[in-house]
Amino acid sequence: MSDTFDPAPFAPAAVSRAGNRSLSVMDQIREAILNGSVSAGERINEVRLSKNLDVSRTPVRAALQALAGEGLLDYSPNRGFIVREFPISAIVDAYEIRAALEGVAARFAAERGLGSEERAVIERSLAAGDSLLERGRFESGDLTIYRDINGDFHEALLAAASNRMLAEMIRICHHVPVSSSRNIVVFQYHDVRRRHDDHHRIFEAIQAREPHRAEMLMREHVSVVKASLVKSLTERSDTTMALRDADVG
Amino acid sequence: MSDTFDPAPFAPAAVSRAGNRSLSVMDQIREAILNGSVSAGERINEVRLSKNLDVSRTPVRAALQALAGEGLLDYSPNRGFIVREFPISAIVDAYEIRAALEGVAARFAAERGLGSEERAVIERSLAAGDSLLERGRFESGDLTIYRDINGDFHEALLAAASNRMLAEMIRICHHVPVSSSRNIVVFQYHDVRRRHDDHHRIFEAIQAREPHRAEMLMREHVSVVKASLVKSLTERSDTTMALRDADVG
DNA sequence: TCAACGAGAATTACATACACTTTCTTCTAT
DNA sequence: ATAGAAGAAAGTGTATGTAATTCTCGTTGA
Repeated sequence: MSDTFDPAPFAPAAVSRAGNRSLSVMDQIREAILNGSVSAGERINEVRLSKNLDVSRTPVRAALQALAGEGLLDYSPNRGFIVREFPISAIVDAYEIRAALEGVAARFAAERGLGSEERAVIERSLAAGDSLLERGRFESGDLTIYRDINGDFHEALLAAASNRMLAEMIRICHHVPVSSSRNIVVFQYHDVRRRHDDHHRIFEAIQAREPHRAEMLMREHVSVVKASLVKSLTERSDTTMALRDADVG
Repeated sequence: MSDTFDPAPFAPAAVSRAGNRSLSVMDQIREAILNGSVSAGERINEVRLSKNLDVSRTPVRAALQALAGEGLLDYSPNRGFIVREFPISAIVDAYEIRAALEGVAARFAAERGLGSEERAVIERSLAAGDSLLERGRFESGDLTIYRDINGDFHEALLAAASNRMLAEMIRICHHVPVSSSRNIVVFQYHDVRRRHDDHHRIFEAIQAREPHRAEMLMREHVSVVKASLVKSLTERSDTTMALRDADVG
């Protein structure tokens, strides 16, 4: 599909992020890319896009440049922007990279120690996970709940690492588009149980100020997602519960 | 200093990179930041900057946005761009991150194997280093020569990893501004000797298809630079030969 | 004394017109 | 027919004017 994606289940400026059209436009374009409304490798036409979004070319160009900075678009002088392609191999690699980076984050956290706020968030996420997993199986919707719990844990830990570059790089890894909806990792109850157990151990390692152990545990923790993805890519067995890989890693 | 840096040892459009003023402007601003012509934390005034560079605000804004994407500037809506600050701790951390990333690159290279072109470059760099180090000491200028040899080795290896995201992240690590000229690492003959020896071992590990070993070796190889930086920050002993850390890591 | 307010200045955000480059089309010569 | 060139069409790059927002600083009132 071309960049004629429908810009309006909402009024043009209704969603606008904090008084800045460029940012709003940026979100819309990103969304369109991640949705697959505009397909990979496709060249983006500024005038058409600006007409669809009902703004001038100026904020559109700004948004495109920002998205290129995020790595979602490629830019060629005098030729404009094209949607970057992410082959399966790149998606798989991203997990390795993320594993290494989150490992470093865990190490930093163990070296620097947790702030009271971060520790509180982590302990809450651990407790929430415990109670969710307590009854030994998943109801519908539980996986979505755990996704948030998981997110809290990883975010708090990343905050504890207190390094912006690291945070940004990990964010980039998270934002790799999953090209096809088939690239999902199947997580069942016992998988999540194991992953939550990992969280406990990582937390313990950080509390005990064991940087190396924390790093290794986290690295393994994330690497497993990659392994699962590779497995599901080769097997392609459709089990009941599925979740986007990035969301539960 | 404000953003009134002198834009012209050259004529305004003389250096322009490939028919695109934005890119040329971008280079100039980046240079000014890395030079320290504009100091960290400083807010950038678009109109003044565009007057100094003798272009309109449009390409200036484009350049600023792109530089924000590179991580050199911070952007706040309706407030513009400010030069991002890189405290010492961030610079030190960048080496840890880079160590982890280059470690992954080495592993990928070992897993995927070297292309004939990459292998040739690496072997050439190893041979060149051997002959340079042969006479057991450094003449003036030798360190500069080795800097290039070192660069070739790391670049070829990164190419062998064949992953763009990884390459970009490592590039970002390299581009962290060294805030002060005092943040340099002292490398003497025997340090370089050891580092070159590392290169040989890493190459062997890759050739032998030993991913894990290649990763560990590379990681240690880069980590040492961080350790040296930390050491030189505490000691501050000025030895004869000095080189920018990033250049010989 | 100091916080809150507000008018004017400064600065960024956006729209639009025009210039330049690329790309597509078509015509010509071989 | 086909390669190549010329011209038209489309698309990106830049300049500039205007709107909207933030900043500055003096004033007011408690």
